[in-house]
Amino acid sequence: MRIGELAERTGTTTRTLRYYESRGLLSARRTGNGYRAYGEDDVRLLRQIRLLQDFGFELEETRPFVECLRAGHPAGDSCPASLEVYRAKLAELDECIAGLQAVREQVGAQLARAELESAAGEPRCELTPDPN
Amino acid sequence: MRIGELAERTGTTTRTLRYYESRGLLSARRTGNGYRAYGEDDVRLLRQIRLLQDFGFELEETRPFVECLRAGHPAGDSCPASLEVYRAKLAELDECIAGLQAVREQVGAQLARAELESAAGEPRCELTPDPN
DNA sequence: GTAGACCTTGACGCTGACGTCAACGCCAGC
DNA sequence: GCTGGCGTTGACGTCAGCGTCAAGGTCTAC
Repeated sequence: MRIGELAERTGTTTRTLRYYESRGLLSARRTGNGYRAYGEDDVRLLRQIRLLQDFGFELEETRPFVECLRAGHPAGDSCPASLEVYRAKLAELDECIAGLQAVREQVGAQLARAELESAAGEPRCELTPDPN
Repeated sequence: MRIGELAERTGTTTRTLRYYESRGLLSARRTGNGYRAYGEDDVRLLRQIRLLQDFGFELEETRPFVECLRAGHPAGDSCPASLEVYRAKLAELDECIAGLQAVREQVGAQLARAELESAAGEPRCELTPDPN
């Protein structure tokens, strides 16, 4: 199949496919007129890439999965290198989540404090009953 | 004080300060020779910006805090607009954390499955005792 | 034979928050 | 007067993952 069909079947764009090729993640035979030609393997390969991309993996991180598939393994994560990427990503996610939760607490504390100060400060600027 | 001293006192760089000025977050008087001149107010203003930046706020999101301080309020979050930014950021953080946790679970599941398949598949490629 | 849908390469644009460099002016100390 | 350290503006570079054009070639259907 040609690049347009592959793009459509994998829910991406021709630009993206050419970009992947420029990054060495995808390769294509060429027909007589210079058009790129793809097969079903490429569909599987792209579905693997897109799945990982949806998880937030960087393109470079998908490379072991791609190479694993190209080596003829049944799944992109049949190789130890892919499992390592999984584990590294889990650690990264945990770190990221923990960082965000810490920030969330700090921002929440700032908001609570500011709301308190606002509630205490505003009445002085308005016509509120004098405690006397 | 001049730009170098302000940068040093706020733990940033002159480039950053000029960038903030280009974004309208910072303003400076000019001395006779064209040098920027800053006061203590600018130090406070920058500390406010840097605090929010450390929390992961975008520069634009610090603008209400900056304007609040410039309006003469004691704190950058003394104004309702700033509190709104806090609340929006909390919602954004919650959404982001939830998304990351969902991804974490999916990646974890992929890893578990791949490890199982790997444990089941590998022995077939090696010299394992035949069940017969 | 020509319109239109596909394909090719190459190159610039985008986002954010600056880093880095160029080419120059100002000012203090020796 | 000259070296060194500050300051100035302007412009391009960085990171990722493409989007979007430009200028053309190819193939199909009418």
